[in-house]
Amino acid sequence: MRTNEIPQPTEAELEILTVLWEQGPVTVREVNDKLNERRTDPKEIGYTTTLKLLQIMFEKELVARNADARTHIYSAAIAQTDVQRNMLQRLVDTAFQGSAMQMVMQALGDHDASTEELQEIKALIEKVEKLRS
Amino acid sequence: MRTNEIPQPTEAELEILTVLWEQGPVTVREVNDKLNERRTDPKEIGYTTTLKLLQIMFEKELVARNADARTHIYSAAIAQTDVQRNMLQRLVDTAFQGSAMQMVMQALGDHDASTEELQEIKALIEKVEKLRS
DNA sequence: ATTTGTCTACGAAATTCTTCGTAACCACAA
DNA sequence: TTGTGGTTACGAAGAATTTCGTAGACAAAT
Repeated sequence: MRTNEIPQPTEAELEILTVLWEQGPVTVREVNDKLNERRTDPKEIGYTTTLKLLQIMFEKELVARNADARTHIYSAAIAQTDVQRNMLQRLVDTAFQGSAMQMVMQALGDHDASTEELQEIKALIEKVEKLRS
Repeated sequence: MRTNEIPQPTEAELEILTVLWEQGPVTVREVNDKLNERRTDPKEIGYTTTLKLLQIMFEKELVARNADARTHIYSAAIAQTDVQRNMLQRLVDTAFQGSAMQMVMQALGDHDASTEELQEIKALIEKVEKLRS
């Protein structure tokens, strides 16, 4: 498993990773544009800011890049689910005293789930139960 | 609802809040001791570090304190569930693109739930479903 | 009265994360 | 050749967070 070998992405890094997961391999320019598109804050993120972050993330091996052409192409080097797993674990540990189920209950209580989603969850639970008996 | 009126506790602040939630009203010394007990890191947190953090948190109204005696007594000023709700929301927004259910699915998949917990969740789901029909 | 230990307050250093300015480079068009 | 525009690299400023040293206060013991 060893999900803890993934360096914990910072806030800004996570935003960039999200763009990469959505868009696939892209240029710095494209990342920067997407970042500014989605942002509610009127203040724009400068191009070199995004560039610098990508360079740092490359160092940390959070992203990979193709530097054949003059304009480099970046892509995520870690899977979205791995990061999600990590962050979830972290939240459970820090805020829920290790009780993932308490967190699940809270999430189910706070957020509206569609009927289909509830079905899906029920199906998952039943699958686990069947596996057990 | 207005959970967003709660200032987002930082990492260190959250650790302190956790102690306060567990222990109830305590002195700085007690908070500092608990903090160092649970910590895996051999490096100890200095007493004045904890003190300073509590003072900052008092400013932000994350904690309350009784300063009648020379030795102040601190307690949490925000409910654990409120902070949990906030952090969960934040995680869902940043790491799960707003899909709380995707997060629930991931949590159920990654973590072992006891049979009783699964029952509880199923019961909750069925309650919601019933409410709907 | 003096010492000793513990407490609060607070400034500031240290650390981590984010942002940007500047230089150097290259391709392409005028 | 000489811009013009877009690119990377990189140092360093800025901001947020964490850590600690030091000073001053107080109480209890000697």
